[in-house]
Amino acid sequence: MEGASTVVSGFLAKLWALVDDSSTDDVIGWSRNGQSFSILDEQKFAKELLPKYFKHNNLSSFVRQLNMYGFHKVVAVDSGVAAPEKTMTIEFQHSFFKQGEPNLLENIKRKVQSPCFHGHILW
Amino acid sequence: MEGASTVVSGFLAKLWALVDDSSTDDVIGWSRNGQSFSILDEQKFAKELLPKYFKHNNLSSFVRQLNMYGFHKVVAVDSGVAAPEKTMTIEFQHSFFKQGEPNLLENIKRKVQSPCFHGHILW
Amino acid sequence: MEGASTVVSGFLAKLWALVDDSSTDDVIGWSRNGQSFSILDEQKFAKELLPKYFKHNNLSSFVRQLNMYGFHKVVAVDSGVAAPEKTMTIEFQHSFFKQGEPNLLENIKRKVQSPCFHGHILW
DNA sequence: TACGTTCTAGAATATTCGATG
DNA sequence: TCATCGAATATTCTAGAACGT
Repeated sequence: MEGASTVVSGFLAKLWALVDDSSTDDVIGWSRNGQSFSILDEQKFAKELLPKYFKHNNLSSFVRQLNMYGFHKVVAVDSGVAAPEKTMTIEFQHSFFKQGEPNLLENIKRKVQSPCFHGHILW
Repeated sequence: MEGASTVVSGFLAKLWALVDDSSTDDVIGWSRNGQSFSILDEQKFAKELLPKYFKHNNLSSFVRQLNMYGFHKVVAVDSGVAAPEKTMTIEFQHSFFKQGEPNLLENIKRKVQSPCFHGHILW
Repeated sequence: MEGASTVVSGFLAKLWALVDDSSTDDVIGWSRNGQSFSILDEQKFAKELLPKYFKHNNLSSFVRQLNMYGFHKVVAVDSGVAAPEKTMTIEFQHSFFKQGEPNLLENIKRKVQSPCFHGHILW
């Protein structure tokens, strides 16, 4: 029995598996002492890794899901003009997504699509 | 402990890193006992340092941001003598930008884009 | 006499140059008899071509601009079969963006930031 | 209903250029 | 002259909306 299991929704379970799999640490893995995760090779991640877990190979769809679940991008201080040879990494964080603590995952909730009204009248 | 972190906007975090980095003190650094900062080598600053942090290499764009965040230029008292060969240094100051006190940074707010009306009614 | 010149905004001029440059037709170029344009190699386009024209290398920023200028994605009719090795191309279209007619570009207007009020009163 | 994927838009900051006092 | 500001576009991060399962 490993970390994220049955109770967690599909996306979160796959995200955890993706990040926690040490065999793909050159593409995506934990960072900042396990407090966030980083995509190190954006292109390889989108085209090779994503389709193994999801029905697409678009980074934008992956990011849309991250935002739906309350993750936030971590901005790098030294991100100026794209240094030609510098590997631009993408980093995301969620207060309940931490290395070694899959039990926290159940606190992460997907945002609900805002209905027209929450009160008496509902279209 | 790393100075400017999450809550602060991109510009302020980068500005702090730029000024506080002692390895570039010949170009930009703290001045007046840490109450302001000075650009000592304008050319090197604009063309070499700026693009490492921002998506441009123009001093004017950097100054525009400083003004947006409420910084003010410190006018050189400048002995009346016109020293033609004097190294022109540029100095800026903000009451919440002080050496050793990165915690003050969160008090610095970016000016909002001019509101809808400039006349009588103003929201 | 060259295609997109002074009157057109920066993005449109660069977009035209990007699409109309036949030396990069393996990455981006005209399609559908010049009625739209296609990105054939997404990764090469983002990381190699974009930074030569813009201050970034993100496809998402490029797409945001396209939408700001009223371009629409052309959805692939795409035979239902999921061809694993098929080169996914990205296609966009605008009624005033046509091969051989740079004079139409001046009709393309950037969307303005949403005004203060959307209801009854609108200035 | 809830979730997933896609296309487009909102909102805040960033960059540029020119105006203002 | 010069420090600051207004305004337009550009870039980034997140969200809305439509559709499908």
